[in-house]
Amino acid sequence: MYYVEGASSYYTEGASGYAREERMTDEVTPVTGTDEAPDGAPRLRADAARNRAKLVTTARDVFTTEGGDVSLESVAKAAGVGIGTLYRHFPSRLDLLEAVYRDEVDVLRETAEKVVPNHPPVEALEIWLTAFVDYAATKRHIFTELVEAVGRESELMTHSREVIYGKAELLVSRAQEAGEIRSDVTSQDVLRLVGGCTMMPNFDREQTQRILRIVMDGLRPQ
Amino acid sequence: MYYVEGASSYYTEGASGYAREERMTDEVTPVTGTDEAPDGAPRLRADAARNRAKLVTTARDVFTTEGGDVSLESVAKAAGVGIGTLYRHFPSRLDLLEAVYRDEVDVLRETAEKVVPNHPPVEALEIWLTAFVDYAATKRHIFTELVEAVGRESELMTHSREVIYGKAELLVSRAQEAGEIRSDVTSQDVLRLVGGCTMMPNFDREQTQRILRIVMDGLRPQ
Amino acid sequence: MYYVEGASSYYTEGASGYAREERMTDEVTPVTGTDEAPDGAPRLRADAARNRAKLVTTARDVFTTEGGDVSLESVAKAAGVGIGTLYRHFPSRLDLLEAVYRDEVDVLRETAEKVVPNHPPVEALEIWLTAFVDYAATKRHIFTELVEAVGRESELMTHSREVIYGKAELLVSRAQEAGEIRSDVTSQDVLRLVGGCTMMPNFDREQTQRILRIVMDGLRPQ
Amino acid sequence: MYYVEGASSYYTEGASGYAREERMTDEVTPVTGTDEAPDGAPRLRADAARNRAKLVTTARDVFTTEGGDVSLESVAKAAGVGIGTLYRHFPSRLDLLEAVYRDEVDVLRETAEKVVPNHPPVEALEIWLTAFVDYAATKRHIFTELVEAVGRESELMTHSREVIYGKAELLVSRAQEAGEIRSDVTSQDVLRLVGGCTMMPNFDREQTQRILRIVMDGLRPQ
DNA sequence: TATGAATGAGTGTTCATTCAT
DNA sequence: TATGAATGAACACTCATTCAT
Repeated sequence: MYYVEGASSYYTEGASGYAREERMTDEVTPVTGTDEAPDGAPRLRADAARNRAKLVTTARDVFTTEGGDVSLESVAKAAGVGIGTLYRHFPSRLDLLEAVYRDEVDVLRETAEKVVPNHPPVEALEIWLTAFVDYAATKRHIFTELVEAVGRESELMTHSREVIYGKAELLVSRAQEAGEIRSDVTSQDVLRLVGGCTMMPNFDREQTQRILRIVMDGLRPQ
Repeated sequence: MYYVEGASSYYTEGASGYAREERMTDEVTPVTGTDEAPDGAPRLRADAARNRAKLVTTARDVFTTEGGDVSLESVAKAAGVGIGTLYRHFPSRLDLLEAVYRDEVDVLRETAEKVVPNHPPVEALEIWLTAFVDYAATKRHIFTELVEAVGRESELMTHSREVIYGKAELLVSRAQEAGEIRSDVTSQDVLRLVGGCTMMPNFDREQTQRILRIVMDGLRPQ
Repeated sequence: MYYVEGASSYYTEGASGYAREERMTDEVTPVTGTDEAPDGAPRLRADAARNRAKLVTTARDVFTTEGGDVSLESVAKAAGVGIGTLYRHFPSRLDLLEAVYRDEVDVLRETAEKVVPNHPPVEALEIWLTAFVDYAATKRHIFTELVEAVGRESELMTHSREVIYGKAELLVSRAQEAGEIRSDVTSQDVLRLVGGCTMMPNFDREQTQRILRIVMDGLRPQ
Repeated sequence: MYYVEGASSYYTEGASGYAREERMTDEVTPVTGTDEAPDGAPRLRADAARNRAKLVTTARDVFTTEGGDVSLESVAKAAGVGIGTLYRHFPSRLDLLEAVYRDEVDVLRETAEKVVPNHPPVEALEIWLTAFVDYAATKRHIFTELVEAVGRESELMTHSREVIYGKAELLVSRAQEAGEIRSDVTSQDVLRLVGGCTMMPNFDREQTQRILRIVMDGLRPQ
């Protein structure tokens, strides 16, 4: 993972990865002794929760490496479970895509929440954009299918836009208020610009770094 | 289509579109009276050539609007021919994808050849990048499938890279030599940056314009 | 429930329903203090017995309303138990179907035993046929699957035929001996005639009544 | 096939069977040289038409003998074609069921049209009812699925009811007007009565004959 | 040559059944 | 013992590709 000089090595791929697993498992296995998760859904058994988490991360990996049109059978096999298990957790292909996507968005939200209080504006933005590049890469393969299925105005999409645009706006305007990036640019422009890089197949980390540098330079007040 | 101040309205969408059709038909119906095309392939009958051309342009349109996973049956129907005719011209799905892609690359090559002698470096680059945005948008849906099938080192990919990188390098280095854009940037960085924008679903022309502006600003010597 | 003029309102739907539940519970919870039921099978705990009974009646209801192709998962859920519990009592789908069917047959047997000593021949027949209509309606959805699985000559089918044909024969021949219905008719003809009506989807009680009337008229000596 | 004394042996199973094949083929291959069937649908190629017809009759047979829950793969195999061919002609399971059902209804309509001008009322009714028994037997397995899918008020169901009820009404009222069957009976009662017989599994021809006799006797003025 | 019918491997999904908790 | 998670065979359906017309 790319990170700027001065950025804490805290934000490494490994760390993010770990955080993600962590979060997912937490989500489904509260530490309390109640029989219900906080949102009222029945609590999953430990092994079921593990399977669910494994499926989401495996699906993300497979979608990212093999493309969005892999068979669910492959995903199940890669996760080491039967196809029936996949379907128990995700009753349709769409449900799996949605879970993967929602997970990615959550990671972005958390990254923003960690980075804002701990870094100066431009640095924070750059770190977050680096994360955005990574997670947008995952999204590339599943987004179209997802949008076509659930619709642009679904709760999923509305929520995700809200989170991502919200965090981007927060980070960009913070940098703009500090006078460190030009003001004739919207946070969405920045997202598009950066996100776009990841959409081209086969980008390598070094190139991304160089590109992000160009973008940050282009963003500075002229 | 986007064009910079002072740029000739020559480079309009309509003009590009026309050029594409024109070129394609030419390609398959040489003006000579022989029974063979210059490369030794048997010459196509006029209607067959028309069918072939129709199929390629239809496929491009369908892939662009419906996504890369449409059935060939749909493509054939949209082109007004039977599936058998499609297969006569393109013995496999891949052959059609390849033809569409090759066509797109050709258009880019021609645009570069027209723009270099007629415009100052940065302007020429900006025009060509605008064209690149348009044509990359088409490519988005078929590229992954294509690469996965033919491999990154196939003749198709090698040739296309050669053409596109070549033209990009030509245009970028020309601008760099004129001292008008920074020198710590490669032409491929530029391509990735610009191309990426079009990969995000739902980009509108105005946003693209704004983004291209940021890119051009980012490219100027700091 | 349909009943002829003069027939005691004794034989109401409610009464039958009650009898069914009653009998089932009895079957699995003998009054003795031994650890075994009379047939040597281990005695069920009270709650297990209740589960078993609940499953059979629920299954009957679900099969009747939703059709014979509902999933056992649905049946279990409708009965308020887990699928594992269902399988503990009925090790295969077939076992459940069989239990439901056997239960229905038992009800018919009991009805015959009540009606014979208490009504004149034709009246008794008509009452029993009315009951037969009701219970055959339940059977409609599961019979085919059952027959295909256990075979026409299985103990289940032999036993059921014996019971139903036996009771029908008893009632019909009693009426024939009384000279009140024609003698060139077998009890099985009567069953088929009456049972068939209920097999057609969407029969209403009034139409059934009219049809039963026709049948009874057709049965009288010409 | 059952037929009463005096009824022409014309109406044998073989004859009906033959008529059915005949009709279906006619339907899709008009004798004229036009490219369209009378209803505007494109004409089927001879072999395709043969396949289609084969599929419908095979499906009928398989549904009747094996039940309505056979796999379409089995049907295709029984018809000697690939599953793809089945789906070309019947894009969904439902379409096949519908075709089979529609075909059966057509046969009933034709039988009525043949029998009315050629037989005295009661005889005509009895012949038609015999046919009705045969064809209702086929329907038994597919009707529920069909109704649940297309709805009771679909064109298919409305049309079929219209045809069958219409013909039954015609035949029954003709017999009632001739004073040969009782007037307190509706044609639908008769249908239900007769149709019901076929709904019970495993009816044999002789029993049907005996039952039809009872019905006819029951129908006579008392 | 153009057409579109036929093919069958592959995919999403369901559900009876088994088994770990 | 009761539960429900896991399993995988089976089915409806799609689509790239072949081939008869």
